[in-house]
Formats: sequence, structure tokens, C-alpha cells
Amino acid sequence: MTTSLPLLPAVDSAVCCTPVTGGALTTEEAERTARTFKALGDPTRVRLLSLIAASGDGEACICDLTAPVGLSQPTVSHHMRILVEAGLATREQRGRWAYYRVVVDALESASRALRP
Amino acid sequence: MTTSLPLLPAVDSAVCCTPVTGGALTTEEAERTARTFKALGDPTRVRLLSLIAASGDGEACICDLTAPVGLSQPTVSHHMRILVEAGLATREQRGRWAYYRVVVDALESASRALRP
DNA sequence: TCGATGTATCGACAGATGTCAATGCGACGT
DNA sequence: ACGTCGCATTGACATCTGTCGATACATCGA
Repeated sequence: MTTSLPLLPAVDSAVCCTPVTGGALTTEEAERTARTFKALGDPTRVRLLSLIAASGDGEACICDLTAPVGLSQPTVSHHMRILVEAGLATREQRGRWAYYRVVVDALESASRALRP
Repeated sequence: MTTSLPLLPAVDSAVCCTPVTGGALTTEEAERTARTFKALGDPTRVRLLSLIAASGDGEACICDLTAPVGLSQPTVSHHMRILVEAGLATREQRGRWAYYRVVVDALESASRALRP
């Protein structure tokens, strides 16, 4: 189990992202959509996702990420938490390490929201 | 005084958004990508885009938008400015009115950045 | 059991962000 | 010329956000 904190339900990425150009969105739909894109609205987080995706087996631990982005370990941990809560990444604890993976389906889903 | 600032070249949306999962992004690429998604990271702005896109002729003036989003005119103007600067909308002054349109290509481009 | 190691959390701080009322600026119509 | 109307800008404010150092927590190896 990933422990972390199951409190925030990690945003149901299945419901995420009604097409923006497919008719006026409700407040709720807009909020859900914005929540996803907000997580993608920081250069460090975009970079983290691309680094994880580009890594050999599609996963990476915090220790693999701090050097490339040039930020402190707590900061990287913070960003990864945001990505997980947005449903864009998953976290799996294996021994001492926490392995993060990109949730491709969530990216797909977000991508579809911007298509006509 | 800063005169407005048409300075910002409204972000070259042509260059925007190298695929996130297509190899590790450089700092610059990540910044460009994040700049676009940051603009999409606010529920009001998402709603504004969808309202404009859903309007009859694909365009809307500020006066058409304030009521649906329930915010003040300056605030809506502020959000539209951010969308224009991000390259996600265009602004055209016609007489007293400012007509805004969604830049579908920019949405397409951003959408592609999230595809595998 | 103990020390080392990888992460998460906490506390703090500067800077960014969303919002509004007030005001400024042009473009009309009379 | 003058008043009106639509929009942008300004100034102010509370809140959110990204960042770090210090610290707590958990797991492993000896």
C-alpha cells in the first residue's frame, strides 16, 4: 500500500476534464479541469514528469530527481506530492525508496480536454 | 509607467509544448509548456474559454462574460489578458467592444504535448 | 540494537496570484 | 462639445505557492 495519505482521493482522473470547447462548462467541470492543469502549470513539475517518463523503466525515486532539477529534496518531494494528488503520477514505496510513475491515462484524459 | 505592455510577444504558440513524455525536457521547454498550462490552471479561465467557444459566432466581449462567471469586469479583463498573453485567445477591438476568440491551434498544440 | 539512508513533514519566508473599487481612456451618439 | 458606454489599468488586499533548513519517520545493514 502506498500509505502517503489516502485523505485526498487523488482526484478522480476518470471524470477529469470535460472538453473545453465542447459547450459551456459548469463551475464544477471547470474546477476539475483547472486542478489538473494547475499541477502542470509549474516548470519543475513538467520537468519531473518528463524525467520520470524518460527514465529507463518508467519510474524514478526522489533521489534520482533532485540532481536533474537542481532543487532540494523536500521541494522535489513536495512537487511529486502535488502530481500524485492531481492523479498525474503514482507513488509506490519499495523498501526505503519511493518510486514514482507517470499516469499516462491521466495525461491522455487531460489531452482530450483540449481537443475540439 | 509600464504603458500596458504589449511587450510580451504573446508567447509563440508555434514553439509551444514539446511532448512531455517524449524524452527529458530542457528547462526552457518545460518553462514554455508550464506557461501554457498555468494559464489553464484557473477555473475561471477554463470557464471563460469554454464560454467563448460555446458562443454563437465563436467570439465574445467582456460584457458577455462577466455575468456567467459572476466576477467583476476588471477581474474578467485581467483573466482574458492572461489568456491572450498565453496565446490561448486573441483580442480584437471593434468600436467600443473588445472581442475575444479562442485560439484552437494553441489548444491543439497544448493537447499534443500530453500525448505519448 | 544502532547508525546510516531515503522520504516526508514542519515552520518560515518571499513572491506570485485572484479579487475588487476607483479611476483612466477611447469610441460612439446626440 | 459633451455625456455615455465598454474596457483597461491602478492600487490595495488576503491568500496561495515555491522554496529551503531543520527535523521526524521508517527501513535497511552491520
